[in-house]
Amino acid sequence: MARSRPTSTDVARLAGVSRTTVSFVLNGRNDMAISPATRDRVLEASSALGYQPNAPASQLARGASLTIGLVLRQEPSQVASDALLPQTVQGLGDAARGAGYQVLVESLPPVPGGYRQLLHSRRVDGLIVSGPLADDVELRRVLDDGFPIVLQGHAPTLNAPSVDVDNVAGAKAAVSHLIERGHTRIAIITNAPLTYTSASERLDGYRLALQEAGIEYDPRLVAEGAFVAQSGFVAMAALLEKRSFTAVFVASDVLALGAMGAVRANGLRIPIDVSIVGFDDIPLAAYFDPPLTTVSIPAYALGKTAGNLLLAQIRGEPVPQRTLLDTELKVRESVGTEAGRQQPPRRADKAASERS
Amino acid sequence: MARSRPTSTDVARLAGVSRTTVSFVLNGRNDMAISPATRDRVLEASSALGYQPNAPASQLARGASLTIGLVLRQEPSQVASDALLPQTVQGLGDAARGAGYQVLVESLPPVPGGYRQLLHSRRVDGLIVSGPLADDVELRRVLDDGFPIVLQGHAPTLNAPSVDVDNVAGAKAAVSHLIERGHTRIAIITNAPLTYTSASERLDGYRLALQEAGIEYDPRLVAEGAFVAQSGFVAMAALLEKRSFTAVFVASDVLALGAMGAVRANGLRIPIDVSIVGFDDIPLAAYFDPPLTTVSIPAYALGKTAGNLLLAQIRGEPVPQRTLLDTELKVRESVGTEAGRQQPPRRADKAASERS
DNA sequence: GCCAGTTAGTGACGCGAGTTAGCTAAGCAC
DNA sequence: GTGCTTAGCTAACTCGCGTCACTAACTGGC
Repeated sequence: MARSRPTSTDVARLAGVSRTTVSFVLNGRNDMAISPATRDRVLEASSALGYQPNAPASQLARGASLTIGLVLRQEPSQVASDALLPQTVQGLGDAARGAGYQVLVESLPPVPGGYRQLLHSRRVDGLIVSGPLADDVELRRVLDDGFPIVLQGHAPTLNAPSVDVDNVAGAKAAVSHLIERGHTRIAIITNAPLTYTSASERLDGYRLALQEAGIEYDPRLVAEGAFVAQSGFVAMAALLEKRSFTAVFVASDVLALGAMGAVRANGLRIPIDVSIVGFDDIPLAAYFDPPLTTVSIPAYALGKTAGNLLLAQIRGEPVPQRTLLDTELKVRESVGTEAGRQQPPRRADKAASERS
Repeated sequence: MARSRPTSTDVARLAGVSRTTVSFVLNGRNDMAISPATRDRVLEASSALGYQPNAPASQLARGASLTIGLVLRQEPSQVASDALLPQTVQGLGDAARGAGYQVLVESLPPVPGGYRQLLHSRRVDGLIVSGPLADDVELRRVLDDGFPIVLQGHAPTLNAPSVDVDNVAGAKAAVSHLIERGHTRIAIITNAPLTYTSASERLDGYRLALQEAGIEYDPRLVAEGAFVAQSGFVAMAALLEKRSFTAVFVASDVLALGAMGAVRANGLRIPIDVSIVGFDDIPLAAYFDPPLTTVSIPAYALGKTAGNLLLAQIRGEPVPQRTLLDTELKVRESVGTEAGRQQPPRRADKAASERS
């Protein structure tokens, strides 16, 4: 039966020492002198019994749970279509494990008191909050209480360390790429409603690129998407009715796939009739038809960095208020030169080698 | 400061009762008589102080952690391309939350002693093991110890309750669909090496469908894939060299997208020259070009069911040894009639309405 | 032979809850 | 008024571990 596991007392008895000694040995404290001989006896006894310290007991005694929480503050449908989530979770997990921590996942607690409960009950020592809402009263309170928290994604009104991808720079790079290829009428489909900072930041990057190139910003070329592929389809369909652009920056690969469907449904070709750049570089993006040129997000690093920052904060170390990770433009085949529109299609990589 | 939270003693003092009474009230024990008046006083004091019971302490006292663990027993690259994972986690989370439990995620602990530690340290009350390996000694030991465990995915040699999708029936439905549309030379690309039960089961379903239709099984039409899109591309490319089939069952949508790329790269059209059926119905499948006909997996239900079974097991209730969830064939546009190969393309749904 | 200084180790308390056994006062029968 | 029940509550123990303060033994210097 697994019902009664050995305790440190059992180990002590078997090794013929006190429980205190066992604790010292097992926690590797070097401020307390232990002779190698007894050390070995304890270790031996411990493994002979298959001893595993009781976690709740040690958590209670130390006053720390060695656990960090990941709060997914999104709608279920958003989470479901978040193709990068597994990678992020893995990065977080690795960071945690490296420090002897574990990860508790709380997906959108509908209960009022959601996180507070986690924190106040000392179930977790700190929290990563993904997709924070700017108007989150709950979150603000927890922050005021001084709990270690790291935001994944940015919330300008919230005074907490955050880790995010450089949305502005990424979007700017994407749009600049289109401009370099000769496009001037460039539309944008946002990844989410503009109340989401990632969406508004990517829009900012878009405007910045235009501005730098001296292209005027035209609000009619902006369409709002929302997380899922379908919204990309709808947005693109709406945009196509105006039909006065040669390229679109779709600020999410998932939506980009939907958008590509809309392009085809209108009998147009990519990249001949319309060029597309995505954002995220989800694992499947390279296999879209055509392979999607997109802005790559370091999803694993995002999780790992967030985890490390949180751990540092828990240790009481100072932590930068805002950490931005770099994106990388992955040039594939969904972008053509504006000049190429009259000509027969050719592979983007050929076009790429002609430039530069 | 968050450093000193109120304890039950504080609540007791404020309410003018003993700590014991507080405990009784807060845990809603009706075997102990408490007058409504003191009950209210306690409740009031508790919320006035914003009291949250200390989780480790109560875990220690009860001997239960109210936490279940999710072990991801896969390679990082597999996890990353598991597009259904978020949904599964969400289902699991909902099941857990409903019973006052939390979910701890442990992604592939490379440490020997991986799960045992979790269980033996009483950090979790039970485990969901996703993608179990049949030869997992560790797992077998934990099972022998009598710990509550539910396998997600099947491992015939392991004596533990499992939850899985009906891979055989799903695959059979997919292939039968191709057969109904007139195809007789049907290839298969597996979702994983055949040592994985899900892969071999889907292959079984394929063979079953062929057998039922009196079509002979041809091993040369079987290609092995492995989790990621690239492997689908490679497998399809290899298959195309033999070029003696009109349809392919790709046992994973992710690989199917890669496979579709290979088809196009060979100058062939889908579904005119080759029909494709996938498996999984990932959120993006409906937006492939053409929209992918595929076998839909109830990912959310998978997580939720696994969670509920585990909780039942923890409560000591009897649990079925094997639970299979139904799949559903989603007919979209990647399958054409064999007869249609000579004719101009037509939409699959039109073709569908002609039949039946 | 005495004190100081180390080395090796232990006893006992505390963490914050759950829980059992028992106590007190009130109510009731007779 | 005594005995018995019951409602209402509490004292005290328990869970298993971390840790501080303290002791015992063993150097070594002079």
